[in-house]
Amino acid sequence: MLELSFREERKLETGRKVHLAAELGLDPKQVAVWFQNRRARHKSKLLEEEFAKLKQAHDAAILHKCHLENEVMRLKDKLVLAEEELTRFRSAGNHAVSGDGGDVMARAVCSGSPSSSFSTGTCQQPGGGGGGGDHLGDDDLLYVPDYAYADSSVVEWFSLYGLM
DNA sequence: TTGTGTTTTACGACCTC
DNA sequence: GAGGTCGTAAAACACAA
Repeated sequence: MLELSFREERKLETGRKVHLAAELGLDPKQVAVWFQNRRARHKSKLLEEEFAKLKQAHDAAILHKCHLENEVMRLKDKLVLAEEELTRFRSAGNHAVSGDGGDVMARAVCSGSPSSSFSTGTCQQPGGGGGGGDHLGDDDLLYVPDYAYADSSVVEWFSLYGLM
């Protein structure tokens, strides 16, 4: 009876308390205490359920974080490789400038940031008028050799930075 | 049988309406 | 003042060793 009454209404007004006590042959005070304890159990159960939900969400968030960290690692590795390739191509380009210019031709000239090993800056045609004078330093020129176009990853990289 | 953990009952202190 | 929550003690109960 107490359970049924509790399911109907969690709070216990005087009339219902007295009625229940009479029906059960209990002291009204006992009925009141029973309701107090029943409410406490109910609240505790709700808290447990909420905790379980939060824990599930937390676990999912941790898993997602791990995936993101793996992705960051993978992209960092990719960046290192790209920078190595850039260094290689720059080196090849410089040799071409100082050499006979045979199978290597200038494709683009990009302004680069001193603090960065590559640039997303604007491109200009080699030797194209002005401003910078006619001296072409290491950080000013980027020569893309023909063979670079055969490597899809290089093409991808250069496209990414608007160099092709 | 006994030690231990869990549940239930009851109470006091304090708060709100 | 009645009735609420919160924290806690004690009794009752369940159960493995």
